[in-house]
Amino acid sequence: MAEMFQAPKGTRDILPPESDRWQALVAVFADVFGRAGYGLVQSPMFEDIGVFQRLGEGTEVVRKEMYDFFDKGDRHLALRPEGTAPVVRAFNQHRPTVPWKVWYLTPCFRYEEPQAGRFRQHHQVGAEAIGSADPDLDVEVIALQHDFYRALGLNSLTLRLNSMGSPGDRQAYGGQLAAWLGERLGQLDEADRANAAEHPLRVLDSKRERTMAAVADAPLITDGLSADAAAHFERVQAGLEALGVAYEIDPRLVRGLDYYTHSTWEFAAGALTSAQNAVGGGGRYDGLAESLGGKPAPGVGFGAGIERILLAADAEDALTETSGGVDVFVVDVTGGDAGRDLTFELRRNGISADRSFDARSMKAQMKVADRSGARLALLVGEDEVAAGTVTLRDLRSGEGQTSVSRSEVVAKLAAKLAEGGKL
RNA sequence: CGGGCCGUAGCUCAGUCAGGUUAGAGCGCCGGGUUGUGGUCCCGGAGGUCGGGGGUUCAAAUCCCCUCGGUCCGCCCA
Repeated sequence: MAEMFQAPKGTRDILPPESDRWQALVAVFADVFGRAGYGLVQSPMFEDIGVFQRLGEGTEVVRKEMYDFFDKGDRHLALRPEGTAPVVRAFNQHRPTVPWKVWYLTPCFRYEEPQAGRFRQHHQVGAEAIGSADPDLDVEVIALQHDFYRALGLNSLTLRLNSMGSPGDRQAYGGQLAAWLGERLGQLDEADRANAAEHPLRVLDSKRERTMAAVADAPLITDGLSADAAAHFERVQAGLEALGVAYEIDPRLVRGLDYYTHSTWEFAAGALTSAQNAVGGGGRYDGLAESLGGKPAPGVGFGAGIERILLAADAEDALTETSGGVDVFVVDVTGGDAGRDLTFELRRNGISADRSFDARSMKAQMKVADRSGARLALLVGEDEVAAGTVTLRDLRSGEGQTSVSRSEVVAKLAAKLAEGGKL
């Protein structure tokens, strides 16, 4: 036998019935954002690697986790590690009218070691609003993301919010913090010392006890915001409060992407005990369009990981109702003609229907009908063909069968299903 | 990239520590009991290069080495 292949390391197949939950999740997302005026954006799965490199060399995802390759034309490309940069690139390229409000569903690729809730290919839904610096857009995006989780039935989420200030604020604070840390290197956990000069903000977010103690009284970025940045931050908080979105300010919240300015936030699932409990995060990125070669354009958005959301949903026992399966199952023991024709007659009249194949026995076909989850079975045998009828059986109650004229099947079934729908 | 645990039937696992007859169970699947009727029950059946390679041995699922994969932690993130 030939070598059998399996999905590459860190990737997985999503099969029914699990995929039913994906469909349901995406449908909720599309509904929440569609009703808020966000349109779907589909951009390529790969980009010139420069699109991602401009996210900043300090970004771990860019520095060492990129899935890059050269194509036959010697172009250096990379599979998208995150969702925002390609959308901003598309914005620069097409110059749509602003604010440009879009949502997306996309796989993301990162070359790292898989573990709980972490894959080499994972999937994100996300939204971006580009072309306006209005803090009310920060509020809108955060509140919609919050409403999306609520619509899924997730209740254990917490929202951490921070402000990175204006680009100038961030830079000044970074220098100040690096200097502060530099004087206390010996007090930090060894593993955090390397970051003190290059990525001082990361040190603040360390979970190592020694470091946490050492930085307890470190200067906080929120204490040194410029007047404009402070006003922006306050407006965002007021908006969230007005809309009933609970949050907590966390001046130590640092997110992996270096391009954030002003608002940054992260939703974490309290129900998840694993290390990877962030189910979505985002921020404002007022300098990103320009660093990607476009005209300056402020923007704000977030990405949310589908795999993580589903893990959180499992932990909370949410998103359990999915609508797989068909309403009607056709059982034909006359050789298959009736099964073929009747099944398509139903389908073409808007009734979901399936059948069995391989001319199996009635008993076998009934077992398949049962497993299919169909509410009703239509039985066709020699007697029915001779009489020009089909036998209708209710698989839920299992009681009684009725004979229906072949010509009235569609109408009767439609009525029967509508009746059942009320229950 | 550093570390722990685990790979036996489609799935969940026993058997591995103390190597030894045709490698087991439950669930699922297929068939029969009911020559046209599912979900319960009964009977039967199919299905495994014991992740892969190498080594030790008269003999390896079992011991040793390598490798691939899974899983979890650090790190990082969704």
